[in-house]
Amino acid sequence: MAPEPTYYENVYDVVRLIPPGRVTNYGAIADFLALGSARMVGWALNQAIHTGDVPAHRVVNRKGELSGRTHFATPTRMQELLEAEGMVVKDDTVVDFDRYFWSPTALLE
DNA sequence: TCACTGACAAGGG
DNA sequence: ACCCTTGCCAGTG
Repeated sequence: MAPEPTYYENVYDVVRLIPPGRVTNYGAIADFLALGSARMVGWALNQAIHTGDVPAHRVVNRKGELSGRTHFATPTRMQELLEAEGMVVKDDTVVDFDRYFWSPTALLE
């Protein structure tokens, strides 16, 4: 493994801090890291699945849609994981996303 | 080294 | 309110 932490390892660290039953979006993580952009986060999470040690299902896009579900083992896996944490997913979108939204900036408070 | 890609976000029409 | 365009920047080939 590379001794030097890469950009996406920082993303992993933030994603692991997302409380169960909560979700966040790509922009919030990018803004918290103040590095790269929302696209980098999504791309980093794609690698995170490969490690299998990051709750990537708690990260959705700004619309609350499960945009990354196709990258999971099965397209429905992401929805199942979110529902298992008490959230409701309708039409590949988190219902009341606004209510379940959590921002990493909360760590600063 | 250059060009293209990508689990997005925000603004404008 | 919806659709399209632009900006974003690390990685990979």
